[in-house]
Amino acid sequence: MQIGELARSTGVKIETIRYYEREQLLPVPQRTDGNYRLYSPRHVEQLRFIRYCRSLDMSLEEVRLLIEARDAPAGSCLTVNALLDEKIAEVDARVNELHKLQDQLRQLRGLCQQPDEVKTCGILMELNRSARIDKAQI
Amino acid sequence: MQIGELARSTGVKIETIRYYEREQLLPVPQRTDGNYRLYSPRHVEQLRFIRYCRSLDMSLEEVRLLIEARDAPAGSCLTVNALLDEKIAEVDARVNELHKLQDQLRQLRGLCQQPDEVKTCGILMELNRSARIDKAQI
DNA sequence: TGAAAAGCCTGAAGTGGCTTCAGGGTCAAG
DNA sequence: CTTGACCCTGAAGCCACTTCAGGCTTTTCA
Repeated sequence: MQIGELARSTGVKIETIRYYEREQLLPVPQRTDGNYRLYSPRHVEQLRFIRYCRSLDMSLEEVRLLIEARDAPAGSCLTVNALLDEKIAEVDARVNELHKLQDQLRQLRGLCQQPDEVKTCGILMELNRSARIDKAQI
Repeated sequence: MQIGELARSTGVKIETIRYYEREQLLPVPQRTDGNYRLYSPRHVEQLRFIRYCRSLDMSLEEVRLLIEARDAPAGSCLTVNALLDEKIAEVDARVNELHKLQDQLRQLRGLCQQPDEVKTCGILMELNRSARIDKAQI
């Protein structure tokens, strides 16, 4: 299987696949006589594994750890547990932040319902006011 | 006011201030004979404005737009409204994504309550399974 | 047979929003 | 006169890719 087919069958861009190889997340593939990469079903699985982890918001470094743990013949999965717990905490924190942000943005948007002139626009007035009293620091 | 004092009084790192100047978000300051930057209260305000916008998750490009709109003598604030509406939609979408992610992560985490061996670890088994059936694509 | 088109290759640079680093110059206090 | 705090510049590093420039290989079709 050439790189184009791998890309089509996984929905991952060709350049990204080559990038993962450079980053040692995908094993080095065989080559044809014309120097084209040749992939096996094992590569397909590994690539899907990487993309699934990425869809769970893991960094490539974390994916590397998971691959290592997965390939360890009889290691403990403490690492995996810790990684997931950390990730869950991160996501929870980010959601809380974004909820606050939603409130702030909606409140701000409420200050200018009809397109007015800049000099009387409630949004810009509030942006300036907030900046002056340094709301962001609280 | 020198750059150190500006940094202290706004909580923005010196390097970041210089970066904003390079990016033309802060007006070029005066210089002393010894080539030190000299800031005015106007710079303090502008810097706080930038940071407040950044705390609302705006990109520097968006901040640039807001500064332009703010400084336009009598422009309409349609741009500002559109920008905020877009931002609100973005944040809403991101929150929804993260909620789904929370579910997935918690479910995954539930698969391995006590530190077991990798070869029987429910988490790794599920990561592999999900990758195989390509859950991420749905 | 020959040329175009599709597919692949490499290495380098660009993205955003900074941070870090190397190697200096300036200025006030002791 | 030297120490230390403060400042300067330009370049490189971070992450996870993406884009670009320039060229090779293979297939297709006239």
